[in-house]
Amino acid sequence: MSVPRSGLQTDTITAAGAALADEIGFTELTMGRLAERLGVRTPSLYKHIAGQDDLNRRIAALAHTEIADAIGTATQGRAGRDALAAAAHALRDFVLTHPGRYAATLGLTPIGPGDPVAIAASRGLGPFEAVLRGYDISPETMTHALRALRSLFHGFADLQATGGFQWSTDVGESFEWLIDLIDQGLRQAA
Amino acid sequence: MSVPRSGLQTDTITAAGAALADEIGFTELTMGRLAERLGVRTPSLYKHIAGQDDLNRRIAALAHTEIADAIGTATQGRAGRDALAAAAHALRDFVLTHPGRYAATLGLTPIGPGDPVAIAASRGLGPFEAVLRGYDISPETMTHALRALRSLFHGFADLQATGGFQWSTDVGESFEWLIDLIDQGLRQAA
DNA sequence: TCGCTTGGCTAATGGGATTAGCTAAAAGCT
DNA sequence: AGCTTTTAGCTAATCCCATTAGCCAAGCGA
Repeated sequence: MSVPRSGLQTDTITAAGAALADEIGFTELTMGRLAERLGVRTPSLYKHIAGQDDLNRRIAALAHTEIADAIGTATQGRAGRDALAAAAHALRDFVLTHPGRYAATLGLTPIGPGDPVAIAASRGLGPFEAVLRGYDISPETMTHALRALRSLFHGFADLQATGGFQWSTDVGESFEWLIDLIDQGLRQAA
Repeated sequence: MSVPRSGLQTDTITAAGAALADEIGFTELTMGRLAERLGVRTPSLYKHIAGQDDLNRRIAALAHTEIADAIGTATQGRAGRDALAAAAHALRDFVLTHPGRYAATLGLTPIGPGDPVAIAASRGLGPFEAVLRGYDISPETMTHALRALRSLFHGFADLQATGGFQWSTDVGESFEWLIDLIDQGLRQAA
């Protein structure tokens, strides 16, 4: 029986999985559907990835890297409130454009220090640190500020993604308001 | 064949499901395991709840109500930064004590206006509004402030749950710092 | 006591993840 | 080119889970 190779690669599969998750929702992403999308039978995927959990983690790591890149690019050459706003908008745009891969980053317990997810996530803090450098944050409070930024941004992104639309007032306006709130808070902290 | 009644009720099942989710993790909560916990066969659950999604929503609604109660109680008689800190701590304690039912509240798309989840969630905003009343927030910015608070709490809960332990600096300290940040931001906004 | 409703149960279906084992396609070597 | 080895597809089979159908006793009210 002739079975032509389709040239699958781990990265190809991860990318396709991320794209599919964006289309149909992360919870709907299934090994079977992904295989179908790739024109291949389900078990074939196991030659390249260890299983569903492995796939999810790879997508999450990919998303973390992409988010870091997006924020890094957006904040280039900016400082202070400008950089803060640019970072916030970049993250929000990413969540709106790629809801599936963003969802993959939520609720994952990092396994160990070598976990690609943990590594990608910590690398993702770099751009945040760059933003904070525009405020006079003392080194010992830098960690706190980093965590605060991460918490607020992700909290709002999540709000935007899941239930934001249930209120009438424009979410974008609230977003700007939140940016100001953080900006003022950071100024005080400096 | 004799089959004694076990006296199951929708509320009993919901409560047991929430408790089990706290123990083994929300994603591990399964109809089968819940049935086993209740000493009953899986299909029997369907006489009281419509299915897994229904169960999840009931647990989420329960969690929302409990969170609102906890924050309401904690902020009784407090105002300003005091109330803010009390609310934040109450939520954090809840997330730490009941990780499973908290996870149930995440990533749920409210179905319609009559959705119990949506109702419980919006009722949950009451205590937040009470906290904000301690700051001089103008009525038109109240919505923004509410969303900001929600984002903040959400984001921090996520931080606490997922990646908190991967950094060395004490998370509790960062928590206090974050509360100060918001407090100062809200003061400025007033 | 007699029936009717109800809440257990077993059996069956369908779908998803995953593993075992087969075979042909590539790739490498002489 | 021909031979060998590795690799990447495939089919078949297993297991677990959610859900539905249909049976039957428990308990309640007349």
